[in-house]
Amino acid sequence: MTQSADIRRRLEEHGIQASAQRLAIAEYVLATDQHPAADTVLEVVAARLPVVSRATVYNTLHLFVEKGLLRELVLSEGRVVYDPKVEPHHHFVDEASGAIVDVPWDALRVEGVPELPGLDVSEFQVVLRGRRRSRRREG
Amino acid sequence: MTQSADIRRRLEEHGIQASAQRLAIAEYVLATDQHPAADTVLEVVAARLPVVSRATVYNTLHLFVEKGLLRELVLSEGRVVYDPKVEPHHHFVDEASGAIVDVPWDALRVEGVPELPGLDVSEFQVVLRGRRRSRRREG
DNA sequence: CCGAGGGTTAGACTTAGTCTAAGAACGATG
DNA sequence: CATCGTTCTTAGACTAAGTCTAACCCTCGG
Repeated sequence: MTQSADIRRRLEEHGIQASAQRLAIAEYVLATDQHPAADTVLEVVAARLPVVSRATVYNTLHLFVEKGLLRELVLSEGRVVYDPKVEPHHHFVDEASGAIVDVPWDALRVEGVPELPGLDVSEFQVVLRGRRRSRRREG
Repeated sequence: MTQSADIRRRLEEHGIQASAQRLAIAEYVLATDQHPAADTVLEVVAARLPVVSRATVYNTLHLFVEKGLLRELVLSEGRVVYDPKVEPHHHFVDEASGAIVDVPWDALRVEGVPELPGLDVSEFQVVLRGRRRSRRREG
């Protein structure tokens, strides 16, 4: 379990005191390439760790967000979702499945943001919607 | 009340049968330059019209969205919000107040969308966050 | 060993939204 | 004008996501 030690170090570097629950949550949510909701995190973590309460999952996710380990996304109706990739990037939402796909920052160019009158923009992203082309099924 | 007749016509053009409740809701939500939540719509409309139920407000908003009179936005935590401006544009969220500001489509240029591999993008927008510079208080 | 400060817990609570079953209004038809 | 079927509206029960609270339990320093 060097991975666990790794994660423990990461937490501590971010000023977060480790605990069994926080480690279990971190192991899942910091490593996934999905964009899980709090709900999902609770399910997944509860399966590993004997008992974790809902309050702890919410507390921990908020803590991770506050400490910059995680980013909170609200892309579609009623779904708050967590993204371990904290560096800037864009998001594509598949309308069929609801799946969220990361789009690398450099894949798009956005011009004109600094020129917006009256707005001090601290961050932005492009949110795209559509269908994922199925690339399977034809070699 | 030529405005009311106007709105009635707009509803009918979109295949929506008019009713007192729908007119009252439309009069507010199609004319505002804010981005009200369902909640707010209920409050505002209830103040004018003797009695409107929550179910009707939700039904009507969904109907308007379906018929293309309104667009649903989910920009920040737990807030589904309605925008009568249905043509493409971007959005700025003021972090201090939560206010949503429309950013005209032409104010920004986004390049690279058609080239995204594996994604059929049907729509997109830039979502910006930051502070609104206060332009008042100095003439 | 003790106490203080975090961390965790179950469960009550809140809020946004949906569902349901019943009633009211509408509009075509005789 | 009466009737009937369809559409619209309603109150209130229900659900789902998230927050709050008060008690409990670790752990670490003294």
